[in-house]
Amino acid sequence: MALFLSTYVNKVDRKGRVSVPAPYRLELAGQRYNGIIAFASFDEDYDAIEACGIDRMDALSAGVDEFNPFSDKNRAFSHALFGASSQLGFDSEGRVMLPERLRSHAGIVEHAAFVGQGATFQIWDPDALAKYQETALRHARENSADLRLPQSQRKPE
Amino acid sequence: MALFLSTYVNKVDRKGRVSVPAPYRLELAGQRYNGIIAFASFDEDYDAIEACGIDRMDALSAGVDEFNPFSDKNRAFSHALFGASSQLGFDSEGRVMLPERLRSHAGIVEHAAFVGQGATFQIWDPDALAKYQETALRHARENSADLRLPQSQRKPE
DNA sequence: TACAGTCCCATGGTAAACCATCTAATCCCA
DNA sequence: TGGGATTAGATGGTTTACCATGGGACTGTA
Repeated sequence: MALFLSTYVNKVDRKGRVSVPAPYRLELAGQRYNGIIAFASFDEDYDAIEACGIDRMDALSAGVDEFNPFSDKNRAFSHALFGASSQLGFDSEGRVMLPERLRSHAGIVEHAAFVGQGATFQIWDPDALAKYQETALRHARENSADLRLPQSQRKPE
Repeated sequence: MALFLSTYVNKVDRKGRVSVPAPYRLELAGQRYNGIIAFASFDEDYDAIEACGIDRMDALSAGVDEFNPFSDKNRAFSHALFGASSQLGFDSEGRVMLPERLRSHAGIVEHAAFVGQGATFQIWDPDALAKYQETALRHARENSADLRLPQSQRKPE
């Protein structure tokens, strides 16, 4: 299982392309689909893009299917997860093209921040990320039982 | 097993033909039947078309049989599933012809939305889909905690 | 012969492949 | 230890191939 760490900020070009950080690409190497899966975050506290490799989606699919395949219990979830996701393939330089829908959801214009989340990663507008990290830190200080440190920032922009 | 992701809206032409999205065709490539299996959704909350590759029908058939092959319950189920399904073959461009019966069931006229559901996908009238999606996201947020990766795939903690 | 289904070919838009810099980190040797 | 050489990664632009779509021709059937 891949492990995504650290934060990287890359440029989004006129066509909506961004380089996926090389360390992430390395983690994804060898999976059956050469690219990433992206979808709008479910979290109501912020608007970011969630992303992972296809191996994780395979695992999630198996998790849903493990129940009776005709139970409608997971229908809504399948719609929100599988139906709303996008397959973004790497070009030969390791870039993906972020669909307009996802970019506007996350408020991404010129730069995209890739934030490691362990088994997955997120893609943020750098400004929105900075703002969120402030509140996350404050929240962590107020409630240490629910501690959640911000990821280390190798390349603050 | 194939994995169907994302949503694609394609046009239905005068003859009732629709292109199956290329990524879906890729997932289906190599199965013993070159096309898809489609049937009206069982779900009472909406009218959509359910679809998958023949591999999945094979697996379901095996699953039904493994149970009690002569139970009334399975007989009814088999009728509803296998009897009511249609095999839709690809033409040389990767299109299928949606039977009138299924189109009218789903209210499909000009456009058809292909919605990935993991191991299967659905075909919707885009307007009906948009309406359903409003509630789907809310339900997904409420229930996302219920979803678990299968035991074998879970990240060691 | 009328109609529906299938096959085949043409087309235009778009996304993927390709190539050409540019930048920054690393290495090597003085 | 410093500076040029080297290299990997990021970025920009052009070309190409794919894919959705439309329509005509062919075929079997009622």
